[in-house]
Amino acid sequence: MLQTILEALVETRRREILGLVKYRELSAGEIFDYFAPYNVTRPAISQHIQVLEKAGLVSMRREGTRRLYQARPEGLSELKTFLEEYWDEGLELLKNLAETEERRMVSDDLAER
Amino acid sequence: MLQTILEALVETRRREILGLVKYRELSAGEIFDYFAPYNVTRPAISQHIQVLEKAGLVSMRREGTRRLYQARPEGLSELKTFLEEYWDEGLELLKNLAETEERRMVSDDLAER
DNA sequence: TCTAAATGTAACTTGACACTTACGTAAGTC
DNA sequence: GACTTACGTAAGTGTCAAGTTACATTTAGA
Repeated sequence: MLQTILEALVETRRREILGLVKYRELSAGEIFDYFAPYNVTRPAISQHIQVLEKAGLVSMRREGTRRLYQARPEGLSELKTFLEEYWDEGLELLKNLAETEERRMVSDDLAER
Repeated sequence: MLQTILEALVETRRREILGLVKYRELSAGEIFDYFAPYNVTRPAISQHIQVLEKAGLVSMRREGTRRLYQARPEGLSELKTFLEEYWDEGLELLKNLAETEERRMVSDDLAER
């Protein structure tokens, strides 16, 4: 769901987590270690990870007592679709409008003579 | 700012507003008229529009007492950059991983003989 | 099987934000 | 200049989510 994806991404800390597990698998503990200096507790990080997982933005596999997480780019596909709908179509539209406007101004010029 | 953009987009109603002014300019009042059946007040809509404007997602021009709004696709460029960083690079990475994995499995097969 | 390690879950507190009502403001109209 | 139209802004309120502390769960090892 696009809504779920956006809710997951709107939190800076969750985007940071996503950045950490983008290129490599990391355990929950390793992710926490990264944020420990920032004065945040382990449960807070754990809860952030759950949000990312439920949004389909990270995958998880167990290895012994550890849980290894990694980014799941496909999870962003809905956001990508949404964005393209505005970016590609939107820019195209603006371009056409600008051209139409230009033609109109040129014909105004001609009409003046 | 990416943060501001995401905060603007995370609200369903704001995405709906963005959808309304994607292809055509609409006045604040016209936007409100669209949502009136949904039992929401005019100030609420007005505040949503301000959030969108501050995030650079809509542009505004005055025409008499009216204010006309329109979607501004370029406002999404930071989000687009963020997304591509995960989508394109991320998928590329996964593909490479999968191929590496495949080679490993093949060599395992060979080793079995 | 007792213990330790790694992690998730529950319950609660607090701060932010999306509403509401009430009011302010600027541009047209008589 | 008073009135109306079309808005934005201020102040207050309720809800929800992000954080905390405390507890539960699962796996590995002596």
